[in-house]
Amino acid sequence: MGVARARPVGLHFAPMNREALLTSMYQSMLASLGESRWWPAESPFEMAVGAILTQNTNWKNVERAIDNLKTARALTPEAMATLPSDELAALIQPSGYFRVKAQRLKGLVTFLDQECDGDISLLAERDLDELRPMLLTIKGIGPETADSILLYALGQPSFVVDAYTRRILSRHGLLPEDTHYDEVRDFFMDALDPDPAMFNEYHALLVRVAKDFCLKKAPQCEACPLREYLD
DNA sequence: TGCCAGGCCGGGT
DNA sequence: ACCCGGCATGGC
Repeated sequence: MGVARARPVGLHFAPMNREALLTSMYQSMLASLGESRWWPAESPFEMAVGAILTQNTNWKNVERAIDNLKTARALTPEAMATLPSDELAALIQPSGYFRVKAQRLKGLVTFLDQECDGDISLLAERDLDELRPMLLTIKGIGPETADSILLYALGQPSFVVDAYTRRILSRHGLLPEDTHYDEVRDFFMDALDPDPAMFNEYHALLVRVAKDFCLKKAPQCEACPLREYLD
């Protein structure tokens, strides 16, 4: 399958299975970068809102939008359900795509109202394999947003894949650049224990590595925690 | 000054 | 199945 198309990793790591390799990469990143304080939010609902607002958008802009929502006391399912769409859009304006994102937030709170009486934390009781398809039926919630909500808001062991993850894996010859979302997700989830805290930290570390080492004008590969894992 | 950022949808081929 | 335009702001 897609995973089988992965080129073998460099000779140095040829004897390692995927679990050993991914675990080793994780330990290397953690050892040199330390734990991340990733995606701080005051509530699971705020996390879910942030997951939608950050779609293709700089987190800095999202923080402004979240601040606006807090100031307007609109960062609750009830308030957000009541607020007219254009007023909601005005509050989240700094996050970009504000009209579509206002609709997406409306879709989220409608879903929460139907499924758990507006209490998103109740969803954590349900099974991941049941929950994920449900979230994906919400218009504006695709695979990455769904996994972000599952992992960060609900503490479910759903590995989050983003552009950085895909870039790093392909750069290191582990998967082709154009690998589909679910295949990349399976690449991690088939190999690693379903540990939400570890999935959380793993994703955070990959993003930090991408930003701090790979995406520099002059990429700092010599200092990169993953330098040993290059082909 | 353009190009990009922790995507997703809808329509066309 | 793949490709593309649209959605929009603030930072560098």
